[in-house]
Amino acid sequence: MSDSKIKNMEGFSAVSGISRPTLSKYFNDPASVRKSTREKIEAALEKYDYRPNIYAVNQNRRQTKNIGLVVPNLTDPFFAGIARTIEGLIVKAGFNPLLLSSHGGPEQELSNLNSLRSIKPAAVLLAPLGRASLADQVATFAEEVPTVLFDANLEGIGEAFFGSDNDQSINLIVDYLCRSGEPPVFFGMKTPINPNAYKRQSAYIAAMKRLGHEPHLIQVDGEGWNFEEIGFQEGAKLLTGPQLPTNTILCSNDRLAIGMLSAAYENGIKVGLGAQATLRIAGHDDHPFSRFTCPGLTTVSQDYDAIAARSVETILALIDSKRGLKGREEALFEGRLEMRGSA
Amino acid sequence: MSDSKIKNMEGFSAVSGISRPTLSKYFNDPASVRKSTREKIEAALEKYDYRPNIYAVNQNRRQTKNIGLVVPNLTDPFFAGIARTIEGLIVKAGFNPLLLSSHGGPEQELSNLNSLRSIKPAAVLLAPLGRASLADQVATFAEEVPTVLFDANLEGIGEAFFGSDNDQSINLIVDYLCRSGEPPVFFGMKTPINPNAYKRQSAYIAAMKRLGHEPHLIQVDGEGWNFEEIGFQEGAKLLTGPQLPTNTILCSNDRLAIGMLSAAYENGIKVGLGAQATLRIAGHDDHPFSRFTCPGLTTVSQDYDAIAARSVETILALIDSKRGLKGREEALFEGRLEMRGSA
DNA sequence: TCGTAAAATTTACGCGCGTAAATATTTGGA
DNA sequence: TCCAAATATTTACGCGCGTAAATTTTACGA
Repeated sequence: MSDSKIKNMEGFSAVSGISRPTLSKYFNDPASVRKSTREKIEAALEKYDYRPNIYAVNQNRRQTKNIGLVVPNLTDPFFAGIARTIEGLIVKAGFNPLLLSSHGGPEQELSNLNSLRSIKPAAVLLAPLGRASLADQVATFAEEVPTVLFDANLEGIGEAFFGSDNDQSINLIVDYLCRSGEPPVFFGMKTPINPNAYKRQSAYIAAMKRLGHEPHLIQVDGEGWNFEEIGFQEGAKLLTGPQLPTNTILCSNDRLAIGMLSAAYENGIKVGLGAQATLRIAGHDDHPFSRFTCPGLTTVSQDYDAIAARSVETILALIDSKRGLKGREEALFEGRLEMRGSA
Repeated sequence: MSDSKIKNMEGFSAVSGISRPTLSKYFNDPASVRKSTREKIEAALEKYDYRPNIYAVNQNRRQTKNIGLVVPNLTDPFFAGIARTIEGLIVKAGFNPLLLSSHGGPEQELSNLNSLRSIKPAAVLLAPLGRASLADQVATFAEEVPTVLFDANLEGIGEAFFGSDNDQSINLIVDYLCRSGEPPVFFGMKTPINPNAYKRQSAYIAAMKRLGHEPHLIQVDGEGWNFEEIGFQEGAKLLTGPQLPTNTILCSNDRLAIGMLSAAYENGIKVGLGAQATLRIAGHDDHPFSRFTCPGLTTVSQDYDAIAARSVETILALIDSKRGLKGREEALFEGRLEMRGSA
């Protein structure tokens, strides 16, 4: 590679023998130039290291190639995982993902959206905080920038929503728990941030009734995203308190369940399916760590490959079509039962 | 807020009654204009919603306000946590953090650096993959862009390195383990990605010798970042294989330990300090989940607040001074023992 | 009140690239 | 071989802002 520094497209035009407008076309879409010129350009790119100045590019393009990706909390491996999957899909589509985490705070969520606004993204994929989200302002944003929601829905906001079918997944695990032992109580937070938690609670009640059992809700206090801690603290209270109507607890999500498993262990309560076990605990989400809890956590996995794929697909269609979809799209994907040792 | 859309600084100059060059000064540094004009500008900003086009700004500025932040794997909550801390510090300093994850792959690491290059960052904070990093190319990058390494060192690359004092922290936990029970064997990977793993191994050997014990290394196969899985698989082999010389295992990091705890549980081996326990397991790093394992994982926490603070401090100094530091800076921070139930 | 330093305004240019229009060249099939 | 369609080149302008130089206005102390 020659080391003569090329500072702009004009310079690269000189050394490559291709006119600047043609180069501009090439960089916008390599397929838009004739094969022979494309090869000439690529040969020159091998020889001279040049890349268009992205600031100049984006200043002039009607539409940037940026796609914003906002998740509620990157510290949660669940979101880290889905973010990674989505990033990969965005890159594969020739766009540039910009990953931001709201760190559990609605102000940060808005600040993320505002940062994105000044980056003029072609579109945004948003997994909102949920109940805590400042819905009005998120809605305003979504009217200006094509936005697709995933994981958690904000009613009517954005062009589409893709998430999990909580009815199906909760049915699945309630069925399993009832079939294999005592019907479960449902352990969740009193005022959960995540709208999925509400849906799961309702789904639990419906599933129990369908099976002819009395639903039993345990709703604990606690704010924030420290779910393991909440599961631990409140789980300890629960397990050392008055006798439950059953030996089976279905937690609203895996992180609560992980905390509760820890509480059970601390209190000498054996969890699992064996003869000596006196408690069964199940979760929801198939958190990356659920395979390694003691015992392994029985849970239901979300089909987040499908959620990711569909979200990106839709956002790309949205970008292509320039104008919004006809009506707000919504799709829920089914979960799969992950049977492990805890229930 | 009036809704007359202002599309550029000239328009905002018109409605605010402040000349464009003065506005430009203000946006670069609000303190650089007289208080009275600053107030006029800010009053106008309240009224008319205008923000400079960041692409135009960055095209013309000698130096952008971007600071790149590259971590090896965001799926690991440890890195997600430190990334979050560093992001906060960067924002507080008036810069714009760009977070990228290498997803455990050296190609991705380079591709991240290349993405950053075209963003013309003022500086980059890099937690390299370690052994897997393509050192030559990372070095080339670091010569072009002011770079500070943290967490894992690449000898001689970048302007500075900040990490943990593995000698101190391993000493701390080996001391503790020997003091409170049988001396530990060291469980790690044969060819670890992370250079810290090598340092910890050496530190373990030195600590054991210092205390007059025979070091005993267990080095297992395994590639990639699936540490829990490796800890689980290899832990199972270890625990069901020939008798160990001791009942105490010190793992190279918490994620291995978490996997091993799971393997112990599966095999009916009781871990902990109690009378019925036959195995002690300790880790290193104080992973966010280590509090919730069963039993809680005894480990040593890294002072990553200090590492983050010092890294950002240095990168800001580097940006200020324009030219590099006098000599490569290095500092190691001490760990703290976290005693829990597992050892 | 005046004088001077500090700050704001006016004017003007350049950054690197997108893009449009007119023109020239190449391509591939009849 | 020729011709129309496809593609490339030439020329030129604009994007929104940084920044420099010359000039005018403002602030503030003696």
